[in-house]
Amino acid sequence: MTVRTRFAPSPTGYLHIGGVWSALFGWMFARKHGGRFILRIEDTDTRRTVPGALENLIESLRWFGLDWDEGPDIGGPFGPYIQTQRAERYREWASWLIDRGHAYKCFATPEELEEMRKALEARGDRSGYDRRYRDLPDGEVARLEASGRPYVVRFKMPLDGETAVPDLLRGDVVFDNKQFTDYVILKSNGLPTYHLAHVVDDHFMEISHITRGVEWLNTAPIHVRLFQAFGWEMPVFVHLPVILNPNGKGKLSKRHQAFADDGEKILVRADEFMEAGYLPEAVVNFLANIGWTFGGDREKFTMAEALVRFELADISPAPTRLPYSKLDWLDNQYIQELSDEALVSRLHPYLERHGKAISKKALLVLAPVIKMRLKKLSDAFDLLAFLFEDEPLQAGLEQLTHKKMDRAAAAAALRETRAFLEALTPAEFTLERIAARLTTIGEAHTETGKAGPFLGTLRFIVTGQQVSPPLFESIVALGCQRVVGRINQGLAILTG
RNA sequence: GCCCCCAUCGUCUAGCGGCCUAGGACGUAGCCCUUUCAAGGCUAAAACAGGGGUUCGAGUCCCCUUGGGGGCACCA
Repeated sequence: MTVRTRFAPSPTGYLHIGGVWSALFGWMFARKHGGRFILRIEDTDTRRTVPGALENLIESLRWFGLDWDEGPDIGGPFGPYIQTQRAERYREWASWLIDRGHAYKCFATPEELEEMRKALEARGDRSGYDRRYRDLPDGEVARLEASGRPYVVRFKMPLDGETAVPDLLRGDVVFDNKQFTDYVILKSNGLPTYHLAHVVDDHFMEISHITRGVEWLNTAPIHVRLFQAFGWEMPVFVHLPVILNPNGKGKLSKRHQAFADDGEKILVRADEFMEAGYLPEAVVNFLANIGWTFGGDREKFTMAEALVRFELADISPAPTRLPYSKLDWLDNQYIQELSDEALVSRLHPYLERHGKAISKKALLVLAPVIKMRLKKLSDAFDLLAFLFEDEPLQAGLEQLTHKKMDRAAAAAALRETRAFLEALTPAEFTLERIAARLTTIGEAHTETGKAGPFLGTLRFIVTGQQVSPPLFESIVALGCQRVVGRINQGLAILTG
């Protein structure tokens, strides 16, 4: 059997990280088996369609490296891949069901439905529909239709018995048919509901495995019955667990902005992960560890390695949360593995996009010493703040002196440093030379003969930051002129 | 309210009847290294929700309870 999986989002807003997660598993399964991964847009609720959502979706999926073989942008043998463009097919198949007695036209008005709902609910029945149009005589149907009264098409669910939903992760999930009513499959505006649309599409697009959220498990009996009524072979159902909010309360949602213990925003939208400067391969690795394990106690792996071991059947059905702190750790691991050049080629455009232009040369000097300090690219905003602008030095004496190095000693060491730097030719302005000399100067001006206190002071003067990358690399990246300028400011405070 | 799903450290998880004095990872704490902060190394605390069965033997199988989640639209 050819494996064909699909990701079928609604273009109702930004892509959710949970969507990426479920798309990932479908994608991995298709790629593992040399199958096809299809992108289909389920836009049958036209009121909820948001302009630009499709573009956001495509951009996000691409960023994560989840490519598709058939889709709205590239077409394919079973297109179109946008449901509103397939409207005629759904109508035809709805008629087909009516002709064979599997479905019927329901002329209930909104007011009628409202009354029905109330009457039913008074009896503790929340199904909302009493099937009153199910067995209307043909003549009556024709009369109502001729009068121009709008109608929906409802699918006849069995009145009794059970319906079993074969779920790959849970086995047969059995439902009592009494709890169902006859659901709308074609709306009065002529567009299908999800139930009809996805069954028709998954059949004709020859989908072999349906991966979707558990929120569909309860309505899956309708889909099972629909497949049976059509006489079509059922794809394998894989209902993926929900991703919970970090506190474990409810589905992960962008409506309720949450914050982690460290005060960082909880990211929910796919594009927020891009913006935050995570590496896509790290995020994908992170997501693959949710509900699925590589095995052998390994958490970090390449996608190629994962595909060898991946099986949909191994996914855990238990609801889960995203361990965000683990993402930070993983992303840092990936960043550390990058070569200096590779880091620069990612960091430079990222910073530039955020209005922080620094030369690639300066970044390359810093690359080896900032790698282990970046959990994500955006951490560079704070870490490298001293490079972006020349703010006047804000410091008091207490920050520029040390119990082992008083004001006079600090000033003396600073003057010596300035003299040393100013005498250097550009060719001599090297990391090794600067490191050696500044250490010597530091050692000569403290009581204990250790360079530490002086280097601490120098760090603050040069970077204006309490926390910064290692001093010598920072000096080289900054350049002689800017460093001397800052030393002068430091001296002014010490002597003024 | 009814129906469905789920249940191992704080979190993500390994475990598919004996290999478990329950393993790994993140996080947390301590120590080492160290010019800040990291990274790195070492160590520590930390879990089978509860109760019944089945079995020679249960984290692993069954049932109940509890807890959490999901669903009950002319939304997907």
